[in-house]
Amino acid sequence: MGTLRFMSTSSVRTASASGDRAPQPRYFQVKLALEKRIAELEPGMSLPPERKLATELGTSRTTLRRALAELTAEGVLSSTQGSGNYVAPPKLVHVRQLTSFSDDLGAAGLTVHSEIIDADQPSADADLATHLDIDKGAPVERLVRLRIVNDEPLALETACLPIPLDGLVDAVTTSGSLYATLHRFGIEICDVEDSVQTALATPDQGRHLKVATGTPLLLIERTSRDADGRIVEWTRSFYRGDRVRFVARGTL
Amino acid sequence: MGTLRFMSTSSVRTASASGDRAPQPRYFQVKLALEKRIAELEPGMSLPPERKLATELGTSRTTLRRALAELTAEGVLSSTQGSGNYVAPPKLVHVRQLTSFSDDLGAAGLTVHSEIIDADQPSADADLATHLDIDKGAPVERLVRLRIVNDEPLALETACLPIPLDGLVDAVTTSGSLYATLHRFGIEICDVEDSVQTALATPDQGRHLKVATGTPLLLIERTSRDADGRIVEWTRSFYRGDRVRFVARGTL
DNA sequence: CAGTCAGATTGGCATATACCAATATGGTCC
DNA sequence: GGACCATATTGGTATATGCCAATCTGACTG
Repeated sequence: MGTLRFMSTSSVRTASASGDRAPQPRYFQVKLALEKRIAELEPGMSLPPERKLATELGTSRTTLRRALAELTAEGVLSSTQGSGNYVAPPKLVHVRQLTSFSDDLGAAGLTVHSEIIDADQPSADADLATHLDIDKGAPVERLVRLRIVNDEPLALETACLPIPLDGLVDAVTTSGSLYATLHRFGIEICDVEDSVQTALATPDQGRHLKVATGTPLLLIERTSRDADGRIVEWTRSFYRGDRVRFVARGTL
Repeated sequence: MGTLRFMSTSSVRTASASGDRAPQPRYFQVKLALEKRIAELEPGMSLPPERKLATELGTSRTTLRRALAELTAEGVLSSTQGSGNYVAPPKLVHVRQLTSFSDDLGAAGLTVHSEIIDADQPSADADLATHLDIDKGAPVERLVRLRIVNDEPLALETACLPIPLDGLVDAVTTSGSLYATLHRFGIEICDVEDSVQTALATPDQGRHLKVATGTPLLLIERTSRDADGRIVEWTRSFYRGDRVRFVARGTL
């Protein structure tokens, strides 16, 4: 496979078209390379030994191990001392019960606002298509917002809607609430399914959330449906695990 | 303050009274030392620079930084490049809605069972006393169980009950379910409050859950009350973040 | 064939070192 | 006093190296 060519880590700043593209740390590029490699393996299969992998990828074992550590922390790999690193099986799912959501948080006198990071209307790739239950390539509305509480970034939220809604961004900007805006567009949510899991911050996420790359995050995915069971929204929210704790109350 | 004396990392095995006590890695001892030190500081206060701290604690900067990284990942510290490491403010709390729990999981043909790690009746320390809303020093029932699915350890669960219940352990051992057992003891749960947050595996937790020290975990704390509002149970469950994903469904 | 043991293999821990990047500091100039 | 800049300080990334500990392998032994 040959050694990788890494992007320069030096002071060269490649000013790219959209946004502040900083060069990613080497261990992260190694991680991406590993992910690509793992994608072509079956669960249970082993990776080459670390010392060999390191030279193969043109990096030190220390750096390689940092990448491996994150993949292990994410549940992509599992490693056994004396044996090797193996591709991990997919996650288990523990089904819980009812949960009702509210978009707000500003109960106790907290300053809450959102910053719109990105807003576009891309065509759905395979992954997004299945989550929204639409055809691949169909246009979708995407809205990336940074949730801020007390001037502290708390969550990075990407909402995807199956139907392009012109003027959505402006409406959300003024009202602040996506759900209130959807309501005024005549879209009514009546069914919700969401999941909670841990994730580790990518360099980009880390920059926005102001946490170090690799910090554990709480990833909350939400799928909302209308009365007819059609998916009207799919949202992935990455909450800072070091700043957030979710509490649920209920009566049996 | 002087340098610390570390436990030997060599092959000396100190066979202690209860259980398999392995010597803890050095970076973890450093972490504990830091925690003790941080406990005497106020949020916002800074730690000495890393290079100085390292020599002060008698370790290398690399090892120190691994300890610092975990504390930062846990939200205990926050660090700023070029400035320093600071004691972080306490976590925010996001209040959600209703959640109904079930103790079971064995829906889809999964092998589910528990292994009792520890069971005793200690007297409550300050922390435990406040969580159970009882007097400090009062006797409590404590039950530590390892939850296993498909021969894979999934969660480490510590349940605490405000009233010592003799024979509880045997009853739970046979029935497998804590809630079913409580029911037969005449204890009825009708109100639940729980929280979800991330945590990092300690060496002990890692050993039981078979994950590396520092792996992100989902920490779910649950407080159960009876009809009169009395707390009947306080449980901390550490789920393997790399193996579990919680899903909740609900209708608005 | 089964059991055992020595050695090789492989991941885990810790250190020393070097340099980069963001921040803080203090002096100079206007 | 305020703006600016060079420099020191401090955290962030990456490498090379050594040794420990768990595991695996294969030869040897009964």
